[in-house]
Amino acid sequence: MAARSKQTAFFDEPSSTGSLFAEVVFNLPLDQTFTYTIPENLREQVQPGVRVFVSFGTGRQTGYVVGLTDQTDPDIKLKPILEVPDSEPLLSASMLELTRWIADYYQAGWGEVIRAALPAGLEEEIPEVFHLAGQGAEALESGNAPKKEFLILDALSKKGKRTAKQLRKQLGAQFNSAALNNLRSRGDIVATLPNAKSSAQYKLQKTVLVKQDVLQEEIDRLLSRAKKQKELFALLQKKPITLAELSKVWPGYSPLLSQLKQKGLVETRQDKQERTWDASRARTESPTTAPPFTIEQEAAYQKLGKHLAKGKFACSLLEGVTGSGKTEIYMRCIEKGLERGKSAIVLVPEIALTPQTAYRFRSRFGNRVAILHSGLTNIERFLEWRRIRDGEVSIVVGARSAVFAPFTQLGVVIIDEEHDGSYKQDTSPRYHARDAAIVRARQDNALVVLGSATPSLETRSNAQQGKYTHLKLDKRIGKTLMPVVHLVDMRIERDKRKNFSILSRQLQRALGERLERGEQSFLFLNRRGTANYVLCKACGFVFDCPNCSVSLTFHGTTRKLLCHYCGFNLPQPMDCPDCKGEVIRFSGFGTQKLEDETRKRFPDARIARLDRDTARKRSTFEDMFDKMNAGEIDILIGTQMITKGHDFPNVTLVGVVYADLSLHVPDFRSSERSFQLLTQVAGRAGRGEIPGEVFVQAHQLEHPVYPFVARHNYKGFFAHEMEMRERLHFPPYSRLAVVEVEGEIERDTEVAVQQLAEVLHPHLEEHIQVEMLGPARAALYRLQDRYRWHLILRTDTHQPLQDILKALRADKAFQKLASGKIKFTIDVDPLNML
DNA sequence: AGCACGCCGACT
DNA sequence: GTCGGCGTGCTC
Ligand SMILES: [Zn+2]
Ligand SMILES: [Zn+2]
Repeated sequence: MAARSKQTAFFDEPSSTGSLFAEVVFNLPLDQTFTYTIPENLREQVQPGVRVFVSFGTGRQTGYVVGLTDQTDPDIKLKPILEVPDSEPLLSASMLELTRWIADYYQAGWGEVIRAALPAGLEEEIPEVFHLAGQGAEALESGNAPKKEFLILDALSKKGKRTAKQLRKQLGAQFNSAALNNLRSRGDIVATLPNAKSSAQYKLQKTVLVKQDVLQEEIDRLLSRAKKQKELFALLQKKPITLAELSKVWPGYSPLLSQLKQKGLVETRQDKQERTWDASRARTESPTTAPPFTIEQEAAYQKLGKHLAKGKFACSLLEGVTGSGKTEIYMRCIEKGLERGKSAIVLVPEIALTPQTAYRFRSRFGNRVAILHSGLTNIERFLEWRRIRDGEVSIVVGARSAVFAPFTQLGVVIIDEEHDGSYKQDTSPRYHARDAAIVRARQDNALVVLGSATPSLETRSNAQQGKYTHLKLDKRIGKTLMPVVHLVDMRIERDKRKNFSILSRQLQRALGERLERGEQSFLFLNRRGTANYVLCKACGFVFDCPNCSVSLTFHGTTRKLLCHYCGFNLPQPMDCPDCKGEVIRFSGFGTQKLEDETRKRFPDARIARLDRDTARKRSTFEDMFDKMNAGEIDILIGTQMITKGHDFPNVTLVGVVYADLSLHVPDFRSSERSFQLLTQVAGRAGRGEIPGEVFVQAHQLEHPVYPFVARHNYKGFFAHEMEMRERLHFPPYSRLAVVEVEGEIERDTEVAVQQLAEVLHPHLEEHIQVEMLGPARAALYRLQDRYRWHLILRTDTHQPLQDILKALRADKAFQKLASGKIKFTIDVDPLNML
């Protein structure tokens, strides 16, 4: 290429004409790039970070350009890039680097990660559309065509146009691609590019144009006896008009227009129109100003401000109890970043992304904020994405995927409730948004603030080791005191006091007091339904889910037995399917039962319940919170949902109805989760001027987590739990990856797991730092009609883990194993180990 | 992940 | 004989 450069240097700088080949990745679990030639006319457009349409395998696919090169393996036949839909890259160099890191770290395909980093709604496949042509119709009529060809012809004649995929779906096993190709090469059917579809990126609009080549006499003649048509034609002559506009000025234009079209006087043209963001629909709030800082806040902010001023990467843990004013510190960091021309990403847990959260940021930053909530349509999502890329907003508030917000000048990343499990994606790519954010911030020289009242052990231990700056807020703002936590032993309640109710006497009394004083209460129970265990009194038959290894939960309001994992349900049973006994026992309790019982105890109280069953619709959700704020609810009963994203100043009592529930989960993190959950729930009490009271009802009060919760002693819990983890050699003292194996046939799945262990064996000998645990049956051995096994890999540091997993994925034996019916999934740094 | 190709049992 | 099952390997 050097020679050519010299020749052309006279006219132009040759390097700007671009490279010859592009490295392309697809949304596939492949550790591979594919090289395509770049046609001369696309050299300018093809840049790293653009999408390309190419033919790949049998069909056409969207790929992502991740690199350019002038050299390639001569043994591989290359195909050309067909189209470049983007005029500028969708991913910056920094975002390409980040997605690459995620792919390597979490063992996903680069293209899969890129897909996850882009807004949904950018189309992936561009399938050809087939229709009858040439001799096709005759071949169908004559009935001479081979059966498989006949079926395709028949389908096309009935449906008009179909893609290969649609035909496959319609004909099922009868579909044969060779037959399709035969018909195509014979010309009996032809393939065309599909009509451009309306997409997130574009909308289609039709414009009416007046034909210019028609003589005036001809026009007069054609319209002489059609007054209405003449009128419409005159309007159209003034200027081209879109059908959307036309329908506004002339409702019911349609028949007239088609007559004009028929007479050849006008034509319609279809345009791709880039979508625009409708500013009038945006909600803005009048900006409020910053409240003053407490001494503690000021000290923490000073340290963060110093990092910000340097403009270098830093990560800090902001450990602050509920109500200590973490949010205000976030806001001030964002403001400081904005002053320096930097943008900010605010990550919040999915469940905390409520209108109240949105309002807080909107009221402070007005229209410089984009809220990426789950209610957005693909189109809205894309428009917001583009506003971020184009610098029209400077702050993004969103859940996990907001870590990919395409800012070019990132200054601050806030991760609120850093310990929340929803930051880990539970499908591929299984990235952790907190960890991805830290990597991104390092690349972009940004500041990370990890906020939590109960940091994850990993984060807190990193802070302790000096990897993060450790900032603390120990006091609640104002006069508010920490709530008083009472531990209630439910065994004493039951055995000594003969109280078999869900509610202990203490809690009942406290609820009564609140009702008298007109204060509000929360009752927290992390389980839905009425009874979670339904059985036959005569023979002991238990109603289990046929697809999962869990029992079915009875839901009284719908009178159904429901599986909370797969949705399987039965009508309320009248007798035992085994012995026909007619006495069915409903044992265990959930929020529905709690609601019933609370209503019985407090018939005059205004009681509401908030869980997945009642909050199906967003409106009921918001309604509930409005009522709560208006003081129209006395007791709110609910699951996790009531603990996040909302402040209720008048709540002075919190009852944790069954605290042991989360401790029973068979996972090494269950203590940590319980501590976090209980602390968070307790934190809901007494945020205003009235001190709060918390009753924690438990059956296993000897569990060490309880005293720590009662005394708000995070530090003590941390020390205690770290000791346990060190003894067991679990994170943060080690790194884990779990290979999950699942299949429909029990025996086959078990065989596959053993084969996996065998395939791993030589790798384990090579990577001696890696230890294998198991394989063992997963805690939820059956889930959604599949048998599940776990094989855990453990190391001291991450790198050897990444190396062995990469080697495993590259191993032909593993690929062969994984191509079968049994599914293998790799989860690095797993959070949910059930 | 799809998707095509190819090699074996059980139907007309 | 053919139809259709699934195991195997590839995609620039
Ligand atoms: Zn029975
Ligand atoms: Zn189930």
